[in-house]
Amino acid sequence: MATGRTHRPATRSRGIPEATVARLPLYLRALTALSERSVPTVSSEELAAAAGVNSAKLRKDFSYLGSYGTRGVGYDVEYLVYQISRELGLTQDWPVVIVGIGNLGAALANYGGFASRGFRVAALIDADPAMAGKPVAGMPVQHTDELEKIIEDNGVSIGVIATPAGAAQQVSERLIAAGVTSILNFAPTVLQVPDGVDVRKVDLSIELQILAFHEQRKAGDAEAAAAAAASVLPPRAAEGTPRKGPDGDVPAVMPA
Amino acid sequence: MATGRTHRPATRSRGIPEATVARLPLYLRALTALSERSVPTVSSEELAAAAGVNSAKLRKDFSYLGSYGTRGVGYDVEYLVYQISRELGLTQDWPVVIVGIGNLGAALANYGGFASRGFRVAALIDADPAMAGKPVAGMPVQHTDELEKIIEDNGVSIGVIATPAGAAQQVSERLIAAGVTSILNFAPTVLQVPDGVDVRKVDLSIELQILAFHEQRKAGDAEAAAAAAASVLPPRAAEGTPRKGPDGDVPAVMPA
DNA sequence: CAATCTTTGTGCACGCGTTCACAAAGACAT
DNA sequence: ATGTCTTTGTGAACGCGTGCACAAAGATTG
Repeated sequence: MATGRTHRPATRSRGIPEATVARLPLYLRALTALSERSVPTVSSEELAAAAGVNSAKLRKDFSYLGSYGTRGVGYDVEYLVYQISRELGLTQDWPVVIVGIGNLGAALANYGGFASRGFRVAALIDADPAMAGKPVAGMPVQHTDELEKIIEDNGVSIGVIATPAGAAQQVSERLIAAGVTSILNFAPTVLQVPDGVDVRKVDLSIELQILAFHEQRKAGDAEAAAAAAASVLPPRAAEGTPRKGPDGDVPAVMPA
Repeated sequence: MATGRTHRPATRSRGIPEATVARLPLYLRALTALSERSVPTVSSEELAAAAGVNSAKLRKDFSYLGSYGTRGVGYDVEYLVYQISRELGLTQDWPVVIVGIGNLGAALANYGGFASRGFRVAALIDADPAMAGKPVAGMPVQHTDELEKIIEDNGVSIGVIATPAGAAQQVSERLIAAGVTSILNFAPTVLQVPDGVDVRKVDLSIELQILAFHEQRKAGDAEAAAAAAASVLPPRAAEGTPRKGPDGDVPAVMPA
């Protein structure tokens, strides 16, 4: 047993570990696909395979939601779809604004995955006056000046930032001041926000860099050993000249 | 966030925990900003604040790379930029192909963050014959028929999938067969890939759903208690009518 | 009704990641 | 040199997440 339950966990929430919450949308997608094929029930084993996770993990995840399965049978697909949707808050309508209608912002506005799950794009906002009124995804772009009014009028609590990095912090502050409490940030910057505001970030370049790391490891396995030996021993910083790399230099490093 | 799929007893090879690797690009970005302002050295405290992490975590992360700091002073910015770049494999050139030039694919092609860090877009590929030859981001789109040739000729090992969900699995198989060993997947599907291939996924709708969950929790705190009581006791599955959600149905899950 | 079979729900152990707290290392002043 | 001050690097404790393995629950069959 152990686990000094003496004090409430910092996250006072009644349950559902963060890792589980992050997987619920995955299960939901797999279940939706089954639902469309009119599959009535599914076992943890099958569903886990479809979602790309371990079946024990899936069962444990579901156990946090309640006992929705039937032993010897599995889970009722429709019922589970509803339960997960409800748990995620997808049974209600979430108006969303997208700020920064560049290439990415336009792609997001056209993204079907938003509208299809309870998310409704309430407005597209851009700082460029030339964009104002221009239709994107069948919706006129509005100027940043309108930001506060749009958010208040529509009761928007979720904002998507797709601006250049330099504008992101300021945009987030305006969003928050106007009432937004959750932000999905695509700009390559660390947003500074007050407590109570949730921020999730999606950084395309970071994902690629992580892939590059593993790719490099795969590629140079024998040579990596040599390179590692060379890098672990001699290099001393803050001594003479730091010595930039001997190989191709790495100059400009600017995100979009 | 994106998660690699393969669960090897992995990350074993003497080094650098996965969680640390995922943060290195973050540090690199903060350091690059400092470098541009010609800041010579930085303490773990300052850098941690800029990267949005705990300073102890940052120091431990760096300790996996080696002892690159100077006690009483901090870290040499330029030197650290180089060390992290090298560790991530960014000192070499990584040709990348983007498959699926819809709204999202086009946005990615125009994304500055790729080209600026050792990643070079070698080709844009789309299945639509009407797209062939059409310039996107100053580069002609090529037809899927050319996929294998492009990958082999350019020595591409990293592929980006921005196709509709239905096409993603097949595209990944062709990419892998042609020699790609790392995939960044934007399509809302679980890719089935052989061992040795790394997959990271970026799913816009999943991130929003996670935000909605927390948003719901914030919004209904008092009512959540009532709702929880109602959901923990009575609901029995596999009994009456499962009751789909009261909201609109959730149909196809198609990106761009 | 009893026996058997299937699949859930979970106790338990383990490993990774995070955080604290501090000794050691070096810079800097006197 | 010696002492003081700053900041790193890390040992150790802790908590979360994962996966195994199995008992309990229910379906199903004879």
